[in-house]
Amino acid sequence: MKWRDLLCGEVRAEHVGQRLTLAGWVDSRRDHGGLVFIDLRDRTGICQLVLNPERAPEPAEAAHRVRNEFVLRAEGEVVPRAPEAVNPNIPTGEVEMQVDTLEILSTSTPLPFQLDEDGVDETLRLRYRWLDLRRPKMQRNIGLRSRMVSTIRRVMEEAGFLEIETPILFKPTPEGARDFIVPSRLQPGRFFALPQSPQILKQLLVIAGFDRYFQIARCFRDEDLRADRVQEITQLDVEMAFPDREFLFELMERMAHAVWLECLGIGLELPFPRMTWHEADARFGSDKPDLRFGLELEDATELTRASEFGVFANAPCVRFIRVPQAFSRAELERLEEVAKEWGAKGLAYLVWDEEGEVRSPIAKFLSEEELATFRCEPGFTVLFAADQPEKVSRVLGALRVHLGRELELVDEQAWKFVWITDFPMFEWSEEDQRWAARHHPFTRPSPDWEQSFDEEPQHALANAYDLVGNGNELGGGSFRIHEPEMQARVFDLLGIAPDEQRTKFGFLLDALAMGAPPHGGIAFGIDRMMMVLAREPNLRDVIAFPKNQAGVDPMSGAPSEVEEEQLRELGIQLRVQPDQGSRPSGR
RNA sequence: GGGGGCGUAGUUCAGCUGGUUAGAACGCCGGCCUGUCACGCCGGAGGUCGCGGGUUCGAGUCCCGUCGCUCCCGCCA
Repeated sequence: MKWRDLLCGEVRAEHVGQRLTLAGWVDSRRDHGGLVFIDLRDRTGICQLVLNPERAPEPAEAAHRVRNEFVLRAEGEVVPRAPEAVNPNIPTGEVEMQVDTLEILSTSTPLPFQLDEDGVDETLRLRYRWLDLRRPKMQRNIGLRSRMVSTIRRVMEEAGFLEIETPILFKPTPEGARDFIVPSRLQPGRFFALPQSPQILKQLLVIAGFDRYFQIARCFRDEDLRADRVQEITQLDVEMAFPDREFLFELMERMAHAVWLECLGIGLELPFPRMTWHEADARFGSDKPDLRFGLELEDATELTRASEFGVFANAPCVRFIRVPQAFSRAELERLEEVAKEWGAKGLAYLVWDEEGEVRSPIAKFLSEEELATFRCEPGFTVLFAADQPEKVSRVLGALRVHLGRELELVDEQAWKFVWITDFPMFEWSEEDQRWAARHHPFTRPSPDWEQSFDEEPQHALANAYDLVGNGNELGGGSFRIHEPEMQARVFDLLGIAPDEQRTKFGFLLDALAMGAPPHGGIAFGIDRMMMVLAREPNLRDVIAFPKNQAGVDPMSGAPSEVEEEQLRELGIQLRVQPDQGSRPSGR
């Protein structure tokens, strides 16, 4: 028996006159007592079934019992609709099926939420994810994701890259995010970690002679979640021997181009522009600038060095943005809250009102020269940040993004990609009182810094790069260190003692000492890229079975408690009893 | 670890300064309906107002605590 001849959304005028079988879910039923209309749905769309008691009494009778989300198989004749009955809103709207045989393959209880409703509580959606995924938006997102991944594979394979799997059970890494830990039964008291990325393994593969490697890799980080951050991500992982930055950039641009073309039918403009990290920081206060709108930062540090306004004069860095809106007091107070959230002590401002007059508590401290510099057309506000340079960037960068959204300055139709290059190699960790690798400790200094990077770590630049799309970091990579001596110098600078270098990274250092070619690569967050491509503000809407913000899966209840016997086998004693009853059981 | 927001019917929400029996829409159940496509019309069921405590003659509403979800900061090489 054939379940179906055609998918519901594919029925067209060309099928008129044919006897076909369709199968799918009941999207809706309109019961007129005599005639019954059923919208039958599958992942391709909807087709209207007509059940006429004069044509087929039994199926028409059965149709009265049909409810939403029943699974049906219907056999009948595709017929044209009368002109006045055509539905122009759906692709199948010119035709319908006159049903002769109707089979109810499966029934459904009433649903916990309606599939056509927006704004349903996310916990409910996740708990009944199989229903949520039936919604057209989710069908589209998951379908797009499949096309994205297959397109990526095609481009990488055409470029001569080999897809190689690396272990999910690997070694805990001391640097970076918290690891997910997996106990080993065969080696009691020892633990695997789930990989945060296959970073070291992909370097070893290239050292092993697989000079062009890629993988669609699962990566895990046991950190707190956000709308754009989950613990379990999928990334396109790329590494190559004898790396050429132009080749790598061009390849990744070709990949992005192919993905956008395949998924959205949109041809991205190539090549993507490039910007150094310093330029991005100066103009946008961010290392992932959103280029879909202006509102660029301006510098007033020199100008205000001798300002009468003490906050400006004493600050090591003063920068500002000109916002095309004359804000009210209340609005400015809200903006100050935003600024404080990002670490500002306050928010100095100058409002140029509609008459061109200045309105500001600080105006009386400012010189003619200062006021002339900050002067805007009527209806603008100048917002200042005065502090350490890093903090000024943070605050103004965040305000810029906030205002871009709030004032609807963002061109929502645009796709703005940009490469960010020449990242600082290290950053000072106040918490640990030591230098930390900004990218990762295997990152190569840029050519000018290969000799001197550890003499001036605060200024050293890395041969590292990110690809940013619409203000989101989509991918990042670097050229790696292939000389054991240089790798040891970096470890030294990061405060990793020689014996620790051996125990943690001995195998890498050994490999670097046995014919390691120059190599480098990049990694792309598939989930992030999907989020940008599908214009979803939430990562969970591009993942089939995501966990919630607490790292819990409301559907299965994972993570769950385990039998004591299981723990005993692993040689683990539970010291903290999980609280009883306060956790959702998932059912 | 910290801050903001939310929690009322199956769902999405309304419920003012505390005051009779907590409402609407959709969904669900029953009835009618042969051209609907958000079908229509008539009728009905459905509530521990997250949970606990307090104030009060009286709490969905005020106070304290707590739990859950969400957004953000920290964290995320």
